[in-house]
Amino acid sequence: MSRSHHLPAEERKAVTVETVVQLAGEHDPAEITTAAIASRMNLTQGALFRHFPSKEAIWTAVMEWVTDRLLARLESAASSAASPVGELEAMFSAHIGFVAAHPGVPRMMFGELQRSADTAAKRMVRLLIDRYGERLRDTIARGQAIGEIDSAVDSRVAATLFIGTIQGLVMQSLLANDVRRMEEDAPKVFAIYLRGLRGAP
Amino acid sequence: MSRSHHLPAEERKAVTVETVVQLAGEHDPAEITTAAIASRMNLTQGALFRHFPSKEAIWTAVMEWVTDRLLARLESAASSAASPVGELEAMFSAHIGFVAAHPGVPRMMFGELQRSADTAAKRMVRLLIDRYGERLRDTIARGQAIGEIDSAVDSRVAATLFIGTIQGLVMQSLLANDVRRMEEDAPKVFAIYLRGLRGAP
DNA sequence: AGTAAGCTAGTAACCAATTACTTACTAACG
DNA sequence: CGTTAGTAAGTAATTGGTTACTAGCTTACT
Repeated sequence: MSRSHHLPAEERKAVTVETVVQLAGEHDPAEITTAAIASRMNLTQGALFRHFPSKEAIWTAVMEWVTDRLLARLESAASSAASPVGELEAMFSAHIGFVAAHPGVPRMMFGELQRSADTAAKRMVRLLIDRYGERLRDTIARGQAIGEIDSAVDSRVAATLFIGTIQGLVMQSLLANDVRRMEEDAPKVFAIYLRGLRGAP
Repeated sequence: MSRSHHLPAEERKAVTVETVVQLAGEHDPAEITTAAIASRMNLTQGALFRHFPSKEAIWTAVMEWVTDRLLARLESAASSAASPVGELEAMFSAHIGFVAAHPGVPRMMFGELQRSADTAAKRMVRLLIDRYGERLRDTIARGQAIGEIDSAVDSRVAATLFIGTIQGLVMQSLLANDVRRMEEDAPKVFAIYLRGLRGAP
């Protein structure tokens, strides 16, 4: 098997995306150069441009990969839950698991959102979070309809808090460079969040 | 008054820091060049290096500014509160207000934490968050002692969630480019958080 | 043989930092 | 009280290093 040399275009693209995701888990995404990507793939820097017209196109492909994978994983987790609150818990856990498996993902998303230029990659991140938030609002509203969640809660705000809660955990793991603690803390954090939604019994 | 030209060293340093904070509110901190800083100050690029030995030193000074201002503001807010829960609410509101007044601050902090190099600026951000977390844990513990907060809650996790909650709001405002909505949502978000801490009556 | 993929060796743009020179302020002295 | 020497601050131009991207040639697969 000639793993490294002379891959067909589609495979080379896929390997490139996975390499970038991997590198983003180790370094600041802003510091990931095309040379670094190529080097990790045992390839020369120029060869990358056979498959992508620009570096920007690489980032776009990576964000597409992230969007597809994350949303699929969330949907899959939600579908095997029995109730709205169960859905929230499943999505929370799935999201944390995804981030733990790919620590570069939040770094890339944070980094991309900082950019002032309105790149395709940035628009993709925006769309992802929009869709995510809408999905959460829907679940929360269903929870309110059946009385699992206090109907006085603003579902948009509750969705914001859901995502923010995860971002806080991620940020702490980034600070401490300790993914395991994030996974340990996640259930406790979710428990507090959920109690905030339920309201007084 | 010769506002622009020939300022004494200390004033020039202060102006530089404020300029960077301002620029960070408009662009990705990673894209802020020494030329851009100087240009905004009506100064040539090289002149900056009369006052700072390196660009890194500029970032260190900026982070020092942020640390001092933010912690002072939090402490001041907390001191005028009547109870632990009141302290939390005051700190939450003060933090949101600070970020709304200086939108560049969270961008810089996110950006600095991404860096792989162990810079002085990064260490300063780490220290700030550590001190902040400790301060929160202390307040939460006092709240538990007097029964304002459920004693089953893990104070470290609750402190993480407090900071994460703010980060989530900030991230959303960064996404939507809408600081006002963040300030409107903040009290609602805090209400959910607080209910999560109180426990069943 | 022909094409898809990769390599070598560039180039232009950009950026932090430095150097040599100039201008503005300050204080000491005649 | 004004001249002047010394210093602090700023300018213009340049340097070394890095980066995304490209052109022309070579290698591997069908």
